[in-house]
Order: sequence, then structure tokens, then C-alpha cells
Amino acid sequence: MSAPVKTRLPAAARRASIVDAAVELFSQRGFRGTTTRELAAACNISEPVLYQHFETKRILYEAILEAKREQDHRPGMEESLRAAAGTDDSQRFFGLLAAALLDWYVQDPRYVRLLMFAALEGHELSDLFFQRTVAGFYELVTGHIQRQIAAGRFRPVDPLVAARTFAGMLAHHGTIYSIYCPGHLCAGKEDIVSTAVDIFLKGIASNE
Amino acid sequence: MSAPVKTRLPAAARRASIVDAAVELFSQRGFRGTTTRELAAACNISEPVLYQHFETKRILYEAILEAKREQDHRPGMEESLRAAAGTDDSQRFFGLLAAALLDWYVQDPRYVRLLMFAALEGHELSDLFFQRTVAGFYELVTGHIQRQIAAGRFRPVDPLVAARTFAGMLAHHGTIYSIYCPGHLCAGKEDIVSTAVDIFLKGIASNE
DNA sequence: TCGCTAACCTAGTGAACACTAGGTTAGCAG
DNA sequence: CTGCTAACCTAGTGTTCACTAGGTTAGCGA
Repeated sequence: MSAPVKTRLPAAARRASIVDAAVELFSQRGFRGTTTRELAAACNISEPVLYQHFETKRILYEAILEAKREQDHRPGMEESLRAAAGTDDSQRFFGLLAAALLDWYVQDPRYVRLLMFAALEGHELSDLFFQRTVAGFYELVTGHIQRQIAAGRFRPVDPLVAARTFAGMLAHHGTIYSIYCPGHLCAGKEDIVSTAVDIFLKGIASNE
Repeated sequence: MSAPVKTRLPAAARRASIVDAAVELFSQRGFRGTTTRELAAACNISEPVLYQHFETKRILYEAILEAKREQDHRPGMEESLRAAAGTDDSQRFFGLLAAALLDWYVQDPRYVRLLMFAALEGHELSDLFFQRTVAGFYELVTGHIQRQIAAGRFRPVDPLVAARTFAGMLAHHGTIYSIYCPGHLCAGKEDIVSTAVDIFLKGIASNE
């Protein structure tokens, strides 16, 4: 046992502990499948304490989604991806991209499940999430593919179809990891990334 | 307006109409997000009628999942896939596979969403579904890949990694179609299939 | 036309839910 | 040690849920 659980926490710490428990429970049972009673029990507090930090259950849910959206907005990563996309080093660009994609799923499957619940339930913050994060992602990839096609290095394919096809190669492994086989990839991350990137780049290269 | 809605239906027809409405509602709002009141209203009946056909809401849900599982078990399709997998015509095998995969998603997105809800909620019938349908699928694909590697036509890659990578190429398009962009693929089914198959086969081919 | 039965309804039940009014206490400042 | 306040609690509220007891009617066979 680590430090004995302090029963009375300052507001910020209590709020954080609620968010953490909520991520865990919402990701396992979904929004509707989680009761405020369970939520309170998981934090070793009573229900009214929840409501001192979040006006409603839905506001707690939205706070989590919003926090995740901000956490995913990593200017450093985005910048290095954008830089790599601008070069002709497709191997490096798609390598970075694939690793970032797979990492996104593997890093915290709870959030992946949370976002899938949100997407299925048609939550508006899910739309926002996918519009900003995913749309920017595809813009980058289709741009790179388009330039490589123009330069004659890639075969002439529909860039969006190709981009989604590539994303799917990694997303599928990630989905299996976070939903169907919790915590288990069928190979090392590096192996999956290099296999996918190799197949994609050899497959899309023009027959010189 | 088609035929005027007969208010009083024989048992079999009423049961079918309930299942149909339930597939629609469960796929949109999930199991917990759908109330028996809504369900009854969607069928223009009262709640007790539901319970004359299905003992509980959960039994109705399971009846739908079970029906879908049986519907997906298509001996004809399975046989022709198995036959193609046994040959060395990878182009044909992966073409058939890709078309079947994408069709599975596009044919009725309601069921796709239903199964995703079930998977997220950890329903045991979802496990059963994926064990039977998906496991058999991967067995077929890894077998073919393994043989092609042994014959020197494919590069030596991990067959399961490659199989999942291929499945992901199409599953991702299907997922986007059924969840994020309802009813809209970014290209024709044939274009997506041929792009994915071309990239995969060129990408996995050994450098002769 | 009449009677029978399958199909359907009204009008509830207790339980579980999100949320709250109002009181209690831990623990720090002085 | 005392008093103050942020943190927490007990004990509910009204609402909505899945589900039901018991009665009504459509519509077909004879």
C-alpha cells in the first residue's frame, strides 16, 4: 500500500481525483452506464461532493472530453510532423505518423474508449474533436501524398483514399488493443509501425 | 405513403417490427440510451406488447445480436473465400476479401454501430461474435500470407501483423462510413477496394 | 351474427436515477 | 486553545426507468 489515502483533499486535488475516476468508469461503462453513486464510491466520497466540483454529470463528462482534446493538441509533435510532411522523405514522414497514431491508441486506451462512446452517442464534443484533430491530420497526409504523386514518386491514386487507407493500417491495431484485446498488441509497436509503413510505401511507389 | 399501417399485426410480423425498430434505436442511442417507452412508440404499440414478445429489454437486445451473428455466417461467401485463399491468386483472394469487408460495413451501418456499442459495453455476445467471425477470418488470411511467404512471393513479415494491417485498410473506411460520416464514403467502393488491394499486394511482394 | 382468442390497452409498481437542502467536522490561522 | 471555513456528510427530492396486473377489442371461423 502506498501513502495512506488522505480522506480530506484540497479542491484541486479532489477535482483531479474525480476526473480520474470518471475517466476510468466512463471508459468502461459509458456515460449512461455510469452512476453518480458509483463515481462517488470510487473516490471514497459522497455524491454531493461531486456536485461541488461539477454542476451536472454531463458537465463532468464534457470537462473530460475537453481536457483530452487539449492534451492531444501537442504543438511540438504537430510541428515536427508538419515539417516532415513538407520534405520528400516519405519514409520518415510516414514513420513518424504511424508511431504517433499507434501511440495515441496505446498510450491510454481509456480515452480511446471514451471517445468511441462519445462518437457513437453522437456527442457534439466528439464531432469537434474529430473535426479539429482528424481533419488537420488528413490535410497533412493528403498534401504530402499529392506532392509525391506530382513528383512522380507515388502512383496516381486518390490522396484521401490512400491517406485513410494508411491511417486504417494503424488504427485497426489500436482499436483491437483498446477494445477487443485489452492491453495486447500482436507484435511490438516498432514492428507494427515498420511493417505498415513498408507495405504502404512500397505499395504506393510508382513503378520507376 | 406505402400501404396504410395495419394497426393489429400477427405475432411474427409484430415481433419483426419490434426487432426492426430496436435495431434502429439501439444503433443510434445504445442499449442503455434507449427506453422501452421509445421502443413502443416507434412501433405504435404500448409497452406491454413488447413484453409479450421479449421477456426483458436485454433479451430483445440479445435476440438482435444473435440474429446478426447468424446472418453474417454466410456459408457460400465463406466457401468461396476459403477456396480463393487456397490458391496462389492473391490478387483475387484479397480482392474478394476487401470487397466482403467493406460491404459488411456499408450494407447496414446500424448493425456496425450496434456491435460497437456491444463491444464497448463488454457484452458477452460481442465476444462470441468476434471470436467466431473475426478469428476465422484471420485464420484464413494468415494462412494464405504464410504460404505466400514460404513460396517466396511475399516478403517475410509477421502474418498476423500483415493480416490486421490489411483488414484495417478497409475497416477504417467502413468505420468512418458508419460512425463519423454517415452514409458517405470518400470514393466508390470499387476504388477503395482496388486502391487498398494494390497497395497491400505491391507492398508485401518480395523484391524478386 | 355470434363467440372466441390473439392482439392490444390503461394504469399502474417498486427501484434506481441525477441531483439537493441543510447540517457536521477536520484542520489550519491566530 | 479557539474560531473559522473549506471539505464533507446524512437523508432526502421528484423523475424516469423497466416491467406488470388485469381489462378491452379487433377480426376471423363457424
